[in-house]
Amino acid sequence: MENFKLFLNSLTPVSDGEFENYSQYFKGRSLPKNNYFAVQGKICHEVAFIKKGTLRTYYLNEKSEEVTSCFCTQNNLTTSYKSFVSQQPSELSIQAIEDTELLVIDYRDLQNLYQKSSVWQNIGRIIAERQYMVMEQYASVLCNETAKEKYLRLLKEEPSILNKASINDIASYLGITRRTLSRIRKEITK
Amino acid sequence: MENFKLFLNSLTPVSDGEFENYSQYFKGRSLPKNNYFAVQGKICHEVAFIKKGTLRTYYLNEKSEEVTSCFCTQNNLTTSYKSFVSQQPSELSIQAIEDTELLVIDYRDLQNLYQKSSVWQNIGRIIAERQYMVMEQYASVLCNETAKEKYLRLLKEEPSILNKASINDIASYLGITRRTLSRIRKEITK
DNA sequence: TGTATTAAAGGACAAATGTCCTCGAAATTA
DNA sequence: TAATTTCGAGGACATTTGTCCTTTAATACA
Repeated sequence: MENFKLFLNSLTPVSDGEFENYSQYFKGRSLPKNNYFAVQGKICHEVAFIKKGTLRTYYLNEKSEEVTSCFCTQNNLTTSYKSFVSQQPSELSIQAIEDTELLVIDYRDLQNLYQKSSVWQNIGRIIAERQYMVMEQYASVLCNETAKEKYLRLLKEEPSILNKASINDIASYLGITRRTLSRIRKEITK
Repeated sequence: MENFKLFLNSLTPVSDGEFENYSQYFKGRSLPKNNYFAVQGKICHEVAFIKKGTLRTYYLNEKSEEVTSCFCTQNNLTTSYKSFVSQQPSELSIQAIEDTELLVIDYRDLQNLYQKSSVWQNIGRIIAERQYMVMEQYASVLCNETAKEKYLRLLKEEPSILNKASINDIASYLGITRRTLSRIRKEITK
């Protein structure tokens, strides 16, 4: 729980008392490699804090190819955000790409938390704001950088992903084809 | 004010009383064409509801070219979100591309509102959630659609932009060059 | 262990997009 | 009004990226 507390405190001050009172809403869960946290077509009822492990978020495009939109790692949150917030069927699937340990809260409990505690209400808003900023950054990168620049950025900013995810998934995450990624990797190693 | 009330109610129910109590925090402002609502390098202290008009959000890339990241239109909000939320200097500039009428609230007043009213706290979270979903959609489009598909989408979903913005701005908004946009436009008219 | 399946690299060619440039029309300004 | 500037269209060519395919190695499995 300690890392979760640190995570929350990095968003807004949370007193020990406030944390003790409400952290019980979050339940531990193990998610072995290749298991799913969320499935396309089903409503995503939960948000998870990742104690350990890595998850991949993807959807199927019109050609039924998996497009990876996100890798979520230790000490971060994951959920099919849109589905969770709107309680509509998810367009995304979220799958563990290594053995993963989560702290999970469901929608109803979270709404309860929001009701009971303005600190949590505040946390909810700040998280939404952060999610937005991350996505804005992602969009800007996709829009303005070349394939090579995007790969170099990944290499620099999220190197741990490179050992854990397949070439296929990394390519679709960068919005390029496997062939292009292969070319870039060759060019870089020389 | 009527449209603003409708806008808020589309997010979450806001009683007439709640609206009367707090809508005074929002001040009217005219922004003639080409004037700025936010300027790169300066902290953006305000959020605006657009009663009338259109604004363009852009930043300068490493080649000092203007990259348009957003067009905001009537009955929507605009702000340099990241700057506003974090109260740090803005990477974005926001400029009116036609004569515009705004309802504006500043950062301190909004924090006040959040303190005073859980309805507004709720609105703040929901807006952040919405912003996120819009940005996610934008990122997905940039990542997966070809230049032509993106242009056709703009034509369908935001046709009013086409009369108001320059070819240059539209191209950078779509993440393509002027040349490519010119080719697409030619191909479509035939 | 041997067979089948999957994953990654890369060749050959095609398509999409970018770069640099010129031209003419429209808008601006002196 | 004439000169200047800005804007959009589009030619010529280069570069990037994608598509399709083959090969090889790694992995799964029966």
